[in-house]
Amino acid sequence: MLDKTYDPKEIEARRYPEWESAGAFTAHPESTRPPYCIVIPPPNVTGSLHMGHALDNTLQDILIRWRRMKGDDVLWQPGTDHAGIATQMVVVRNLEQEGIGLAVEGAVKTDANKKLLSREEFLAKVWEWKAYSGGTITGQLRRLGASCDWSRERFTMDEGLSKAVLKVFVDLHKAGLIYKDNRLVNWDPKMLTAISDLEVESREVRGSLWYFKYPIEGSPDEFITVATTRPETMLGDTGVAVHADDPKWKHLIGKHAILPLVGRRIPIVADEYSDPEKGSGAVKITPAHDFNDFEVGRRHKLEAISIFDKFARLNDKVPEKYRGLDRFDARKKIVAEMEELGLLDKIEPHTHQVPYGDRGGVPVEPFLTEQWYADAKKLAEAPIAAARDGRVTFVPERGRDDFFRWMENIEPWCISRQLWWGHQIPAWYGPDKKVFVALSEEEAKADALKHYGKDVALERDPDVLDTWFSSALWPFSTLGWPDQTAALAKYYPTNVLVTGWDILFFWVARMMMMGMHFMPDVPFRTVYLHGLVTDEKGQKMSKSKGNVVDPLELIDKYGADALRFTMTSLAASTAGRLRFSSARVEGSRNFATKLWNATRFAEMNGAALPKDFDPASAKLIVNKWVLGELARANTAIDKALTDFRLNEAATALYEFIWGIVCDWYVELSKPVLQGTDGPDKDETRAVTAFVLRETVKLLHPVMPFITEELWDKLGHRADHGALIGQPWPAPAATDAAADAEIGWLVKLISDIRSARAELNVPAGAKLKLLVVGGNDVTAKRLDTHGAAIERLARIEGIEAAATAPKAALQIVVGEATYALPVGEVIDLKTEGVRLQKEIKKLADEVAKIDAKLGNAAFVSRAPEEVVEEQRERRQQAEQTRARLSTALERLGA
RNA sequence: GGGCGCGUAGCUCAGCGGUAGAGCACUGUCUUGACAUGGCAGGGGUCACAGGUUCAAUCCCUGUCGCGCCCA
Repeated sequence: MLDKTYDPKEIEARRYPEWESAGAFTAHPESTRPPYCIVIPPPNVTGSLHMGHALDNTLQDILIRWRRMKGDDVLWQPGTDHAGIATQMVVVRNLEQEGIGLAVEGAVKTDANKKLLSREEFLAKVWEWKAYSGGTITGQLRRLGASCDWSRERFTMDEGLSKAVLKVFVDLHKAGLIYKDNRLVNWDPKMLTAISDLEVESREVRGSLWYFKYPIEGSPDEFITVATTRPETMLGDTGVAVHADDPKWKHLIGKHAILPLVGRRIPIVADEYSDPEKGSGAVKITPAHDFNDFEVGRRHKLEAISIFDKFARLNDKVPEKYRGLDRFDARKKIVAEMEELGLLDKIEPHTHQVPYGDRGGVPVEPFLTEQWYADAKKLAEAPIAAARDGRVTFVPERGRDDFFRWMENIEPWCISRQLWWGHQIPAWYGPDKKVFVALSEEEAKADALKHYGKDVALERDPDVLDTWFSSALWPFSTLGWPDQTAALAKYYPTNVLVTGWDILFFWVARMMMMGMHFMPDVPFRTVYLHGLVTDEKGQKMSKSKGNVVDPLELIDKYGADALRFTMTSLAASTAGRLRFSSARVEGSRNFATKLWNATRFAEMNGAALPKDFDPASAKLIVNKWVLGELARANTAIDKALTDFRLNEAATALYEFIWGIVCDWYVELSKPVLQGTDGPDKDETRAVTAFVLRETVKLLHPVMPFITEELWDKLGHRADHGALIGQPWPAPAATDAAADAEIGWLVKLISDIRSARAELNVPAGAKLKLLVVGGNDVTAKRLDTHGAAIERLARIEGIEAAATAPKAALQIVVGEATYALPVGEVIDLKTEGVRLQKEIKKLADEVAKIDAKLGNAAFVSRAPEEVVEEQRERRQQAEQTRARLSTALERLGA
């Protein structure tokens, strides 16, 4: 006998290891079954599960479990990402606590950093940290129920994937698609590395606009006024730009200004970049520290003078007194000195966008350095074509437009990072800085020997690759590439990639680039994008806001199935954010309990499935009906999952299990199950068992734990093995006659209940049901379902009658009027009011339909079946209205 | 500034040409042998606003106003 309530904790802890050790998640590349593959978006190896993971992985697991039951050979490829910058940051922070720093160039020992680690020492610490915390997130994914093939787990820095990274780098370099270039990059002065455009987030900052006067050469009293948000960069100015048509300044074009504080002679040039309406109309040009200025400088051949070091402190290209100053200290000093010189015209408050590094959290500095780049424009061509011709599709479709917008305007991808944790770039430099890119130092040496004609010392490039470089290879590197493995042959292209909108560009786009360059096809057929989980107010969850909900706490409290069901219901929103509230998880937990108790009911009533039971042989109407409802739910769930409308699958399951099975089928079957033994009882027990068996199958992808448990408790495990490996049900036929009959029954019972409640008939009072004007069909139905009606509507005795007695509730269903004599129990005036209300409602409906049917255009232009439907509805409403009027008259008689 | 999305019941959201829905919250009532993590019944909505297309618009189109996201 099942316990009274469902206890997820104990069951989940037991079921997962059972599946895993039985090999239920294992892919079988050698099998002939069709492949179905999803690669997991690899979480950071040292991270822990957050709500985004819970959503993303629930959706993937649903698809995986569904396809597994459908008979596919599924592979859910798991693994973790080394997450270069993020992991390095965490370890650095941990070391700082111990007073340990990194021996990077320019680092000094201080009280806080008594010890400085070499690169090798630091990497050893990171691997140590990985060993310590690396199992956390995979353990948490298991708690969620994720049925990944853990025997194939990979890590972006394991041996095989590192080999793939090297090969990709070397091949792309050979093809000219990876190259070194000296151009402006986004420099993070805190992390001390270059970052890509995507890692920069612009934040709105309330700052100032400073107006500086630059003296004109040879004209001591004349000035040109420039407006800037970054006074400190003036030390690197090499020009001033004005618009060619600007009446205020155009007479100065071709002349020179003398840069204050520095004394440099800088040209005044005409450039479209200057907007006469903005600021003063004249712009100072600092080509080495601003992306726009860099372009202007290039157009006018202005020198680019880099004035910062990597910490964003002023370097020796500026007058001595400023050297070593931090950029923000320099700003204050420069503004003060300009004011002293009388060259500060004014200061205006100004709100503008400032680029921040998404990891370091400080403003990034456009910085002129040599970095490695991938030719993203070239690599984007094949992915764009694939998205255009439908080899890859997006759900929802507008993801495709976003994809195009990004891919068609893509800039070179800066792939080198000045970090220690990551894939070190396979490039070696000779004494003359000649670069040798090779798979190994030996090969590089061989190349060098060929080039120089003698052995020379080579020095390896110290930089590592952008984390997203290795994750871009994920769909094929995890399957064994560059080796031609059976798994690679079978599972590539993968079927669907499930991820959030936020990494469409970071990851999805780059997987497309690499996948299409190194493999013959797209990495995945479908990109399924979902929104971001936020708190109830729609705010992003963050530690600093203190609004983070921990999925593990929810699993502890409500169970993994409840969390999964909630996530599935949430997954519909076409909007970018999914507001999460714990109340919904509670509701999902209640849903689990409901199913648990329905099963408990079945158990208590001897529901059992005979070995050779054929549901098509069912004779009782109520059984035929529920089997039809089951088929309907089955169809709806399949359709929803096929269309990636997972929330609709959740809704269909909820409505079927709660609304159909629990609310009606269980109640309607009680008279039979609790009545005398015989074929009807046997059939109902069998159908109950059958429906529950199929239900746990249909629910399994969404709520795997409780369904596996119930499958076992229902006794199917002994004969068929675990639920996870069962074949997915195929929907049977529905029965229109049974639908109509149970529809009538449900309406009759509901109407009686409503009338009783509205008239405050005591819940315990049992009334007689008198049927007036019922036809043969109704008589037969009343006979069939009499027991159920008596039970559910609290009736005692059903009889035909010529007329209704005066003191009675009256309702109309179909052609018959039903009277429930109440004697003096109720106030007949109230009943009169109730009837009048009903009549008015129907009369309004009739009037509405009449207006439609009276419209000649409607009758002639609307489809025939729509018109017919309206006529039928009018007739029904009018008939019921007339009968209720009769009932009302009788009441007053 | 450009692009996209969203404004539906008190709250969170489904629905997206032909009878306005769910969960939670709320009201009344019931411990009837599955379940009070529950049953039964009920209240609550000019589907943001203004035009247009259509026999018919919450749904399609245009504009306005709010909110959010992405890219400059």
